[in-house]
Amino acid sequence: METRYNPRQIETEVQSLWQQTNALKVTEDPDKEKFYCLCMFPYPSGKLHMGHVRNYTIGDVISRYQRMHGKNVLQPMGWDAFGLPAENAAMSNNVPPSRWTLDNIAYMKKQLLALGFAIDWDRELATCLPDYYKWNQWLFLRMLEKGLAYQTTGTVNWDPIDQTVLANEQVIDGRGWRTGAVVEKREIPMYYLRITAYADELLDCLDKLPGWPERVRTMQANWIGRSTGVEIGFPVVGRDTILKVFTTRADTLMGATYVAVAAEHPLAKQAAERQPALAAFIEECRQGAVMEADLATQEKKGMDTGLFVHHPLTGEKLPVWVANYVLMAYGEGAVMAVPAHDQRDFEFALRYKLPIKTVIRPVTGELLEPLTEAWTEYGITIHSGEFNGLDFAGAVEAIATALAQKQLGKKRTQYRLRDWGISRQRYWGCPIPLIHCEHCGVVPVPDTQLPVKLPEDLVPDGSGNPLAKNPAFYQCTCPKCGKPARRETDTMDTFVDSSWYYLRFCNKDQDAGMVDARSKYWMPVDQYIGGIEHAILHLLYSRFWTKVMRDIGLINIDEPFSNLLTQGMVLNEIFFRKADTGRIQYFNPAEVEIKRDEAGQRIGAVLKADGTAIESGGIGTMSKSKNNGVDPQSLIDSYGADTARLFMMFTSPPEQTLEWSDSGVEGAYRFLKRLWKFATDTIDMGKAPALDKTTLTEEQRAARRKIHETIAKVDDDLGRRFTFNTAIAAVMELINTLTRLDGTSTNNHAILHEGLEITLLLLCPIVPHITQNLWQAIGHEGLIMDAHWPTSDEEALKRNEIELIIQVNGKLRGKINVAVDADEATIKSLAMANDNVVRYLENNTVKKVIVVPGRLVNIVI
RNA sequence: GCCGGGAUGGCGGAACUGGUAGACGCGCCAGACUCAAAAUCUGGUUCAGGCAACUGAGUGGGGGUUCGAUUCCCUUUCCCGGCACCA
Repeated sequence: METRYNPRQIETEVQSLWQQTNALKVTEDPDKEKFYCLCMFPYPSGKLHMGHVRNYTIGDVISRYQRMHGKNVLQPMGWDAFGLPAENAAMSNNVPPSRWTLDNIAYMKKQLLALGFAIDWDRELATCLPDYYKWNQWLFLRMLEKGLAYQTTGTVNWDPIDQTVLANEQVIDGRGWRTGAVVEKREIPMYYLRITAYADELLDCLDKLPGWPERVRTMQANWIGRSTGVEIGFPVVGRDTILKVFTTRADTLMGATYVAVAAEHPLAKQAAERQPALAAFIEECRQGAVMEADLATQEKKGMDTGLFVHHPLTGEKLPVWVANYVLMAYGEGAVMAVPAHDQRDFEFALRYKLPIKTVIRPVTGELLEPLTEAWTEYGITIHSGEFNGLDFAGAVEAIATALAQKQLGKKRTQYRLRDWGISRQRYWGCPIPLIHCEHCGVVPVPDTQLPVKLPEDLVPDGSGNPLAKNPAFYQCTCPKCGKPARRETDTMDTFVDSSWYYLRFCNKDQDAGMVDARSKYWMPVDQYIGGIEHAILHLLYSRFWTKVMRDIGLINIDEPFSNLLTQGMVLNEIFFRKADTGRIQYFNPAEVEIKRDEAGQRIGAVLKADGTAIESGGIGTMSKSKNNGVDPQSLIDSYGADTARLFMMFTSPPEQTLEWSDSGVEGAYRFLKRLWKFATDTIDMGKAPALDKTTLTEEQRAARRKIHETIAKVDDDLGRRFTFNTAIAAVMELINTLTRLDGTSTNNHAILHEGLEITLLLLCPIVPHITQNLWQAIGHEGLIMDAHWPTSDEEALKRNEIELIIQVNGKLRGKINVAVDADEATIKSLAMANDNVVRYLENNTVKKVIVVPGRLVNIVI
């Protein structure tokens, strides 16, 4: 038997064995229980990063575990291949995005193969290929027919110098990333998908997803943000219009002292026509990006429009202000302001000296006036005339009724969720299949002309969409009237591509339809695994898209993902340098050297190449844009795939964030070497004898108990808890126990052999190469992945004695061994007789004794 | 700003249902092997006091519930993810 562990040779051999035996090919088998295990597919950014390795190792462990439990397991892989980075790479390298993307795919596929994932590569797909994105276009047209897709205007970031739309990521501190120009908001026509039509179902179905983490369901529920409240009309003074607002706090209506509208609100625009100062303020509000985080943290500013509205119940005149904290996208783009009971209104009122009127008091006690901050809790109405003395629900009901009588209000449900804008003024995406005809208007491309193919040889230059400058693409004829027309040059959001790829894996070779009967066999996905950063958008869009496909009759499921595992991010330090132009250049941690003082305290960081100082931007998710990824290739090259896999699984549990550090890899490698030595030592002892259960020593019984406890522990950790780190720790403990047995007796030899065989089976999902190799070495034919998962022997698990903890007043004071079936009285008297315990009981009376069976005795004095 | 999550030895983490805090690993210390080093093996390793038995403190900070709290409740600080055009 080879004495040295040689991962490179073993891994190559085992991988070619899988290939020769076609072990990873999966077909639909109605007689077998299916298990669809899916990891979020990667964006082909260039090479794998640690997040990918973590994600796909988790998926592979689960897939192989389920396969060993007899399931027909599908684990596919594909490429989320459209997107912005390809355009950026194209600009800097002068290579078309398609070339760059396909090269990256080829390289990353090699890396995935080297890691030994049990993927059925026959099902590989890439979203940038026409046979995939054709069906984006096809379904978009179906949604258009059903009124689920529509056109309206949307607000985008506009770079006034490059004359181009910017992604949020391309806006840095309110300025364009390439030009440094202050970004403006601009309204442009866009296509939307009516996800709000499914808001109730998307919310209600969250309760039917017990296999999803609670936190993800909570985040989605809050994102959808269903609230019930009252829509209130404020008649505009001197005009025949009503200003509508929505509020969840109608109980505070009598405390409204002004009304605030968003800068984009029609009333603000009208008022600005005769007031240059107001027009200038509205223009100022147009400066800056559209991101909500920016809007919500900016300084609260406003200006009086000079207009007034009547309070709908009292008729009192209230001023109308334009305020930058009111979002046009939520509700009506206008709010009634109640400074006493809303913190933002309170701050705004203080700043602009607007009145503050308290109309709610706590159920018990009084508010101390003047207020130093808004009191936002529910309470009892005061200073509210006929509505005084009501609780929250009573006040809302009474006020809503009063408003309804005047036809100035009604109860209504409001969602925070907005429709999904899918238009992108970008080249590297799926073309929206529409044609603009002077005579016929917007005309859908007929199904027979799909796909609308994206030209693959363009190189963007940063100033607008290259498709819009490419006559070969946009010149076309109208399908209705046959006259010359212009093709839509916007492409689709890449979230469209990723909203249904899991369906296409089931039947990717089907060219007559988007899906076929095979998706009925595989769907829904039994286990979906991906980064927590996708908890809202991608997962919500996929759920929506699934429901649309169901309603079109393509599939018969309500939800795409039965169980969800959200892995934490892999984080690493970010290093950067800011150029004089304000442009930020990021450096990979591998290029950086940390400087320390004599005590080992960190004092700074320099670039290895030239020794110049470099700034740290803290730690953040490993990303292409921050250039802080660690290349897993070096890990694979020096230690092999099994070490890389073991290390990733052992370092931290999957749902937690993982801060990268190079230490620990050696430990994983050392463990595999110990496993190798344990196996070769056991094999060298020769053929294993049969175990004689009648003559076992206490030590041998303990060793066998450890073996069979470990089976149960690892089964639970891999299959239910997904705590791969504790599963590995349990196997390490087992090997520690077994290697302390010396093999000279027949029974010890038998136990070592049994322990080795079970160790290999338990570790097989995590380190499939070394376990396959050793499986054959101990005399088995064929694939360990097709061997059945071991079951623990009840007989071996039995114990005669257990250890109990003795506490005095909750503090540990001793330990006793008792028979498993000892009664409470026996346990109590043994506990009280314990030497150390007796010292504490002297001169004290025992108040009570708590016995927790199987665990402890607590004596209270 | 809003929504969600997190914080445990020198480090990564364990403690699953309120019941022994620190499993397992890294690092470090000591020893064995070696001419020496690497590798490997053995032992030790939360902090403070003590020769030891043992005692005290201890799970970001403050408070509470409980016989008993890393775990539940309130509050606070810091860190991470998301915020609709990064994917």
